[in-house]
Amino acid sequence: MESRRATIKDVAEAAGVGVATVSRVLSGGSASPETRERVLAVAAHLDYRPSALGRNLRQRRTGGMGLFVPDLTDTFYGQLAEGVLACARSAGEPVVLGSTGDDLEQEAELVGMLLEQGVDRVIAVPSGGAETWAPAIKAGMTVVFADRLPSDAPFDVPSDRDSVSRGVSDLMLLDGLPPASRTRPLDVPAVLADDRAGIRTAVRYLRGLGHRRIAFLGGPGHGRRVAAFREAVGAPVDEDLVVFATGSRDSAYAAASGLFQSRPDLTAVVTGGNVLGEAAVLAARELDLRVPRDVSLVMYDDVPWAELCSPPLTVIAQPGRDIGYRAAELVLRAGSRRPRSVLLPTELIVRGSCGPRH
Amino acid sequence: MESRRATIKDVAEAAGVGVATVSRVLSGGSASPETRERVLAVAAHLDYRPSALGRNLRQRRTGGMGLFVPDLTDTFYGQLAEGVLACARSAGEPVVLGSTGDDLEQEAELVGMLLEQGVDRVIAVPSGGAETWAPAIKAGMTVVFADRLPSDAPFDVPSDRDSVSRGVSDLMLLDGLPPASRTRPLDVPAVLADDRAGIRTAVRYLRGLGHRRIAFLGGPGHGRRVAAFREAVGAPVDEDLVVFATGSRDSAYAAASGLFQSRPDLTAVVTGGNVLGEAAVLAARELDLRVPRDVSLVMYDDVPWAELCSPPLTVIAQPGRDIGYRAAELVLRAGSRRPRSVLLPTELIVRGSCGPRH
DNA sequence: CATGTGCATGGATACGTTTTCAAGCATCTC
DNA sequence: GAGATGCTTGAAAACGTATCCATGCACATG
Repeated sequence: MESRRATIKDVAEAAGVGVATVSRVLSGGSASPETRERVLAVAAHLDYRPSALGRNLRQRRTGGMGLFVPDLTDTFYGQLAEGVLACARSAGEPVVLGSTGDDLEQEAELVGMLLEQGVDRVIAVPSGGAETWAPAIKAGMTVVFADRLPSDAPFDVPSDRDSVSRGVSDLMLLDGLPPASRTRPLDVPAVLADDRAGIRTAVRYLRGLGHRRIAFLGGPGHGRRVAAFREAVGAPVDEDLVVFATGSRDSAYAAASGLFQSRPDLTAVVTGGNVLGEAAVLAARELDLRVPRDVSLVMYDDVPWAELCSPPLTVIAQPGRDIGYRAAELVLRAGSRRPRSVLLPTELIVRGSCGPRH
Repeated sequence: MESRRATIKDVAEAAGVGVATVSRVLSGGSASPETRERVLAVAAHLDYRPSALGRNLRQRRTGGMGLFVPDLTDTFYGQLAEGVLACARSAGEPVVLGSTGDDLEQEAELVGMLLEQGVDRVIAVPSGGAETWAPAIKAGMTVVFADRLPSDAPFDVPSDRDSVSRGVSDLMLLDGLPPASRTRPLDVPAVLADDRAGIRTAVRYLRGLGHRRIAFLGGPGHGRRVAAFREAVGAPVDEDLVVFATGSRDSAYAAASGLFQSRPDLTAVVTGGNVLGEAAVLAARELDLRVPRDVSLVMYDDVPWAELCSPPLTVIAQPGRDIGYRAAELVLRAGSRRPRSVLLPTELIVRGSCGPRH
């Protein structure tokens, strides 16, 4: 019962036509109605499925796309991945997944693997910079960045409240921006959340509550967010209040705990991602800091459990699923249309983790 | 600058040898030391990377493996996926990802896609039953189930406290079990957590706190867990206390809320997964039920945010990452060794969401 | 010296598909 | 009726690799 799958040749023979005809019929080419019907019937009868291997070899490219995220344990990237998968499924394309762990070498290795596999499209939450991605692009890959830009890109992608899309259908075209914003060394389209507006809104909100010593807790890839934070709080920035962790939960906790201990005078914290938000809540609890009485907290990313905390966390929501979906759309459309970057709106969701300064 | 990638032919020419020799050198076949060195040097110089397309076509199979999970937004499946990716990376194999949404049709469709892609190995958290997986297996795929068995499998996979591995390195071989447990219609290896022991421990714990009316909140794929629950509470089971939701968060919330409202006399709840745990916390809060004063809660899955809740959630931890890693190991080793199923230990982590009955 | 053994080597083939090309045929146009 | 035009069709050539097989060579054995 171990019969190998039927090939196009089998179908051709059984239908009494040439393989070329079968190929044409199946890929929508022209054929006489009767031939078409016969081929279709035979194919169905033999349960024939064209082999992607053969096709890919012939056209020198695998369909499908790569997807690189730093960590699937981070709910936000789970949302992003779901978005990518949704779009890919509707296009019938496979997605090969890679988890970079925010590590340059792993990322480079994964790029190599895609190249080897003939996958020439990738949507990536980049960890490395030009040194990782320039080779990939030179090798002919279509790259779309999601959620972040490479670490060595300038962080000055501007956001203008009026030009940011309000719905999923509108979008802001980075291409229309002043030249300064196009100095990115890599000319790669990106799908980003409007970090600048999100951070600015959060900082203003905290300011409005009377907070003056506001800290920022960042992680890998939060360059644009920390830049926005600096801009929002205005000079001079108290550099002790801007701390960074690596991607791990341990490091995040250490950074949060260290921050609280070294600067007990801070009254509010903005975290650049949900893992850092989690760490901040944990560290605050451990140090007997009450939220929001002793310290106010705004977390980047709206995740389901933000509402479960007590108090529920005030967050800057970014549309993770949409980011993924749009990125997949871009990477699929590349070639036909010159893809353009997209900036999606963020939203400050006020729950209970912020209070007036005491 | 748009030169296409070097092929084996280019390498052969540049090295002054035949393509067969190059192929042998690169795949570890025999060759004279000097030839080998020359070929290697030329290959490195040309930045040659063997095309997986050509190789796959030749050997009529794509390397790599498929990975099907119900929902990447569920942290547990994120952990599982990370485990699979870790193993796959160390083997240098690509992973193509599919999100089934606990939907049979999507799952079947994804299987079809893998088949088409020539991916003949898949590790799946199955949604469908034999009707989905029998065809895949007959088509020659190597399947390994993770976290669950197909819905129409008998739920009697036994667990014996003594035979369950205590560490990651030990494992229980289902093959050594009495025939009754091998009536599974599909002879497919699986990597599971010891749901029965986990649920039993939780129920006993709640019993010890004085709880008598304990409810179970289940979702898709929780068949083995609910069976274990029934067994643990013993006959007669109050059927109103066993409720199910579909995979969505809305459905989970509705089920939890409905449960609390229809049976205000219940004093404890065990949820079959973290999404349901989240829903239970939310619903309880909405109904002004205090945890653990009014209702005790044990959630399946230890996720980072379980500790963030107040009170922190008492959970049944299962090693998501290990499950994924082991499953990937099994699917990679299949063929060389007849793979056997694995049962990994669970652990009741007592935090603050359970209290004595009032 | 003749024969056998072992190894390194390269030519040729096959994997399953798409696409090009020319041929066959019917219909239309002048 | 001859030529042009359009459509359908199948043979054949790639795509890049792994592997079978035959060849040639060096060396050991008789």
